[in-house]
Amino acid sequence: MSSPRRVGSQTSRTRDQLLDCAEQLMIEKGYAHVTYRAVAARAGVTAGLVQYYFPKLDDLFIAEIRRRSEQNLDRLVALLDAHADEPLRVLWEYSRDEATAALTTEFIALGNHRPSIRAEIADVTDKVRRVQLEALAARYGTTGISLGALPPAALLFLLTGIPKLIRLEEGVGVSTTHGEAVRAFESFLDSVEPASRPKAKKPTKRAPAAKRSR
Amino acid sequence: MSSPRRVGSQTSRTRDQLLDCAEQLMIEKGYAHVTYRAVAARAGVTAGLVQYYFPKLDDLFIAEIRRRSEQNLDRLVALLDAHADEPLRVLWEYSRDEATAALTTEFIALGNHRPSIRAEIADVTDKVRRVQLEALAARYGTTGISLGALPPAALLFLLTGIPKLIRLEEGVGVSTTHGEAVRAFESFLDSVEPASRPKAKKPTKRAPAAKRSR
DNA sequence: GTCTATACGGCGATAGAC
DNA sequence: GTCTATCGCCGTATAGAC
Repeated sequence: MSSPRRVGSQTSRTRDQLLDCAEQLMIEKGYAHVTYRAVAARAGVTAGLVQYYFPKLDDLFIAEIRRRSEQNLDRLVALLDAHADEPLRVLWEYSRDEATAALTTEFIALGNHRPSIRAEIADVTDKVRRVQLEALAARYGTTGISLGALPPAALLFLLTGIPKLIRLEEGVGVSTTHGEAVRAFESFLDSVEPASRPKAKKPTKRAPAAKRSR
Repeated sequence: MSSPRRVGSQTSRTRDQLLDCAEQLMIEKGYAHVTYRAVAARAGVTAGLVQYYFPKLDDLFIAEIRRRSEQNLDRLVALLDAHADEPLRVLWEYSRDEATAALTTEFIALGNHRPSIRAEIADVTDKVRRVQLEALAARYGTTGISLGALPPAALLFLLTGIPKLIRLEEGVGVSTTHGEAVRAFESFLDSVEPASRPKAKKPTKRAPAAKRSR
């Protein structure tokens, strides 16, 4: 047996710092600018070392996705727990939170033609959706109850999808009709879950808004 | 004055063929695989010639976007004209047509951090949306009439956005809740615009479904 | 106006030295 | 555990042939 390629340990502090740098680069300049050399330069190490921890560039991206999505899932579960009486509002606000939206878009684009990354995204997307559906079912049951005759799955799709769409369009510089769409949906929310608390509270300090390379 | 770089004419037949090859490559393997050398190989010419017509790679992508979106806009206008009594159904079916969806996703990802391409996408997106809004206003007026109390802009956003979302998720291999969402929305459509003709007719033969590089 | 040949530096990836 | 050398691709630029 020829020994396979050597790889740095997953618990290395260096490894975690490299992931931080990669994430920053990705937010600021897009995944195309996340290169071994660029990450290394930002972290103050050699490119070879980055490759030691992430033999393929995809390994880096996958590690990034996994780390991020675990944080996000934890946060979502905590929010749904804390406001179990108004899951719709929680999901809506959670989806509108822009902190991780820029990264998500980046990852989707990245996964579009890269099987290993696509699989990772599909995995976390499904996991999140299951949690969301459970929260809806716990509060409103599994049938299409009030909710404008919408079955829970369809409602969930709107609730989390519309903010995603808006971000996507904002990303290319389009904003037509966004305001109307948001207002319409929020007034529907108001009718189903009369606002007790206006916003899902922020769990922690987030990174400043991503600067785009315009 | 040093003469600027020379560029091939916009009416060249060769140029059009190069665009065809680039589009095929993009659908089959993603924009990352659209390279001067790859396009040239498919077209049976040298890489230098591709560069002669498209000095920067972005020039190629922009030309591709422009050509495609003009075709699509023409098609949309024709459909709306032919079925002026049921614009909702036309927009829904048009948005669900997958022929150009793979390309659209690709372009959005591409434009995410490339200003010139982003500008091009924003331009055509706005243009299309204006046409769509006009069609809605012509049939239903500009106020939020019936339509589930949704203002036209919000309705339009759902109508064209949901199919886009579904494609996006399909692209990464997620399909949970898609069926329910489509069914729910179509039954709403049925209630507003009782189906006379079930589908927006196809304008012409389309390319076979894109093979994904799984 | 069309097209070819050639060169440059940056990239992902690999094998292997320290 | 860390880093270097090397390979074959890439975008881009330029000079010049038909």
